[in-house]
Amino acid sequence: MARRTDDTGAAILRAASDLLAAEGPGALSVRRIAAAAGCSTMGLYSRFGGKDGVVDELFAEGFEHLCAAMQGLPTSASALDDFRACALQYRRTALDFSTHYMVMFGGAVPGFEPSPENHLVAKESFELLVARVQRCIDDGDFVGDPSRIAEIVWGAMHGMVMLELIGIDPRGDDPVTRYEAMLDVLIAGLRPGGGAPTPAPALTAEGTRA
Amino acid sequence: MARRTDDTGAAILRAASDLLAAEGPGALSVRRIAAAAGCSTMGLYSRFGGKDGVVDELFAEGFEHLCAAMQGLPTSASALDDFRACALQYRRTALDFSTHYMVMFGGAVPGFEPSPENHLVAKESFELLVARVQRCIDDGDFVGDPSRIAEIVWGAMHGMVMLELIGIDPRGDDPVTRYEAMLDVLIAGLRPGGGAPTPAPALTAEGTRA
DNA sequence: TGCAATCTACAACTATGTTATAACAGTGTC
DNA sequence: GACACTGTTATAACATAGTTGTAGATTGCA
Repeated sequence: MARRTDDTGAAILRAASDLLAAEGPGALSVRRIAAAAGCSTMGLYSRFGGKDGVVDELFAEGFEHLCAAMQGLPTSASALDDFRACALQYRRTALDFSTHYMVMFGGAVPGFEPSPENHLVAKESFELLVARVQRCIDDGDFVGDPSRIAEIVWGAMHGMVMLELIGIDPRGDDPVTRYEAMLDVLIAGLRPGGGAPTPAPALTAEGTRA
Repeated sequence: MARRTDDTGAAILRAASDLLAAEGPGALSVRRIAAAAGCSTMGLYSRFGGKDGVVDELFAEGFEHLCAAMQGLPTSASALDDFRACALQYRRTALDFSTHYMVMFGGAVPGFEPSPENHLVAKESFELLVARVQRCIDDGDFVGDPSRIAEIVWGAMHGMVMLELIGIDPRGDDPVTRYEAMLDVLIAGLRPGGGAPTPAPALTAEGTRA
């Protein structure tokens, strides 16, 4: 999380993270962060170049939470069980750090664009998902290209989490049930037998299904 | 789109919509909207109560675009083809009105919360999707509860569109291919034969081995 | 016409991100 | 030790944001 910075820099990041978690993205103002960190606003500019620099660190912090949560899961004998647990953990973590998540994906900070460096951090967490998918393919649970499948799963998980965070719930029932139902559909659709050969033309063209 | 308002009110909404489409949510300031509409900032407050009131109208406008696009599709003999076309049209419209879409779902306007009235507008467009799903169920393409399936499909579509709008693309290939691959997986997973029994989250790892 | 309500424009208020400006602390060189 | 250089700090200022007063103009109605 904390890149190489001094104590004040660490205090700024901690203050920003606390503010974000406690009061949401709206509380993330340069003055409030500086006041909470016990320094002047300039301390923020000299170290992080401005508000976006701090937000960029929070962006990375959020992905590190996501990675840690998914990596912290135990590995069982069933790749599919582990995949399911991973997907559920994704939702759990996104909700536990919902304010971070909204900064990462929800555009909660108006002009913010993640730095290329932290774009790589995001890709890292994606690779964790790819690895879980690969295990399912190896075990014969899924068929298709792992990164393509991971993309689809990620998109579906993300969409479901976003709908939940925004508060869109046409049926008004348990979000966990809804989320697990989605996982059921995905898993069923990715199965070798009844599943689609993912996109037949595209994937075979790339030679992904060996 | 325009609720019952006078000419100035209509000019304000048009100016706001144009600003949003042309320069994004960042350009949506009370002063700029008022200037573009040729009135004072107070004209905005007296009619819409503030910036959020105008944004609320843009929110509804976006959903009306979405509804119109999905309703404008022809009905063919195949419910599944129509469902697919509807899903593709969802993506197409979200991208065509990407700035509106980011206001609707992306939290592009910091403090904005849609009014309860416009929450219903959102639900209306959801019902369109439910109807398409219902046809697929009637034709035997899908099995499960229509609104639950529609929720899942909506979440997946939304997530995929958001990833595309944000610019997340780990594989770096064609977004349409990716989107269609996701549809393939969903459709396969919803099929009566290999699909999951959506309403009950009963399907676990035991039954998935093909 | 007279009255009350509403709308309008202008300015002011608070808060935002950012940028000068000037004082201070450290670092190396002569 | 004196000097220039570099970076940090705090204060203040700037531009812009949403919103709110205030007083004049307009409108609707009796």
